[in-house]
Amino acid sequence: MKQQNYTSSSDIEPTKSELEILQVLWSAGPSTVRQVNDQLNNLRQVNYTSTLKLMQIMAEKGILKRDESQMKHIYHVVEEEKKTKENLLGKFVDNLYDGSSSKLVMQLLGNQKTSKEELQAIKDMLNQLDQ
Amino acid sequence: MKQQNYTSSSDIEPTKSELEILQVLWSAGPSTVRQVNDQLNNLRQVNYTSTLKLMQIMAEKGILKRDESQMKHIYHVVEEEKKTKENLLGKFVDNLYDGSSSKLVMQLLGNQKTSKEELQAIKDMLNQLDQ
DNA sequence: TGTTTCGTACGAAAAGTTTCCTACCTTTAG
DNA sequence: CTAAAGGTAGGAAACTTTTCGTACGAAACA
Repeated sequence: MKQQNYTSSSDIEPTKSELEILQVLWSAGPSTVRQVNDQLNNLRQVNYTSTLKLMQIMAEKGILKRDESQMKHIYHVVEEEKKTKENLLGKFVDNLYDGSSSKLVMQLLGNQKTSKEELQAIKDMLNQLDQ
Repeated sequence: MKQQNYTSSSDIEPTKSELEILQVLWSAGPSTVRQVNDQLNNLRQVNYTSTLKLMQIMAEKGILKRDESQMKHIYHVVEEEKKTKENLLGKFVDNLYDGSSSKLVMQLLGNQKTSKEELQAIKDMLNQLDQ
């Protein structure tokens, strides 16, 4: 088995399914397997025990922790959302854009999918930073 | 087998190893398996036939095409680099930032890893867009 | 109380990805 | 001409990830 027992969040590379679960937990907060599974089933059909297994594995890896004091265990994410996303974003930039944020932003902006509102929001942010 | 035969590049989700190969080909242009494998071996040890197999699979999937007129087949990437990266970036934004580019940029800028030079480059870009 | 429902645990099957062994053909060097 | 080097093809092994069947205990309820 892998059993990484991550010491640093920067080592965490959630798989696709793990990311799905993280997203549910980020949005809903600490939850039972049942709750997470219900959310997942809004998107696609997943068997309860599949979700259970995954969450157990994630707990083993140290991505999640759980409160076992009740029969219905409550799982929560160990690293904060921001930090994990920063790590993922960092890797993404390193991987695809040679570590250059501006290259990434350039592509983002050159993309018609970025709306005027998004653009304005970004400009406002930059002005904020100037002060 | 999967054998997806992607009709649209937006369906392409290269695996980690596949992405490595794409990156070599993007940077070096059309290449033989030997050339790609040599590049990969600058980073990590990979057996020649492993690279061959992967590139064959990628050709089957339609990610690569190859010129078989010579004994040493020449492989090239079907979709252009920009398009593929746009797709990957788009999915990344959708996935992690709820489709909001500005959320992503905010995180990028709030990150100490983004240098002054990067920031300036981004500002220049935005000014460009205004004109 | 008995039975149905809901929970966890565990292991194995299934699916996806990566690696490499083996076979065999072509080209190159001696 | 022969041997060595280098190429492709294909399949199986190894590994990772995902899914689910089964067992079994606790809680809810009729």
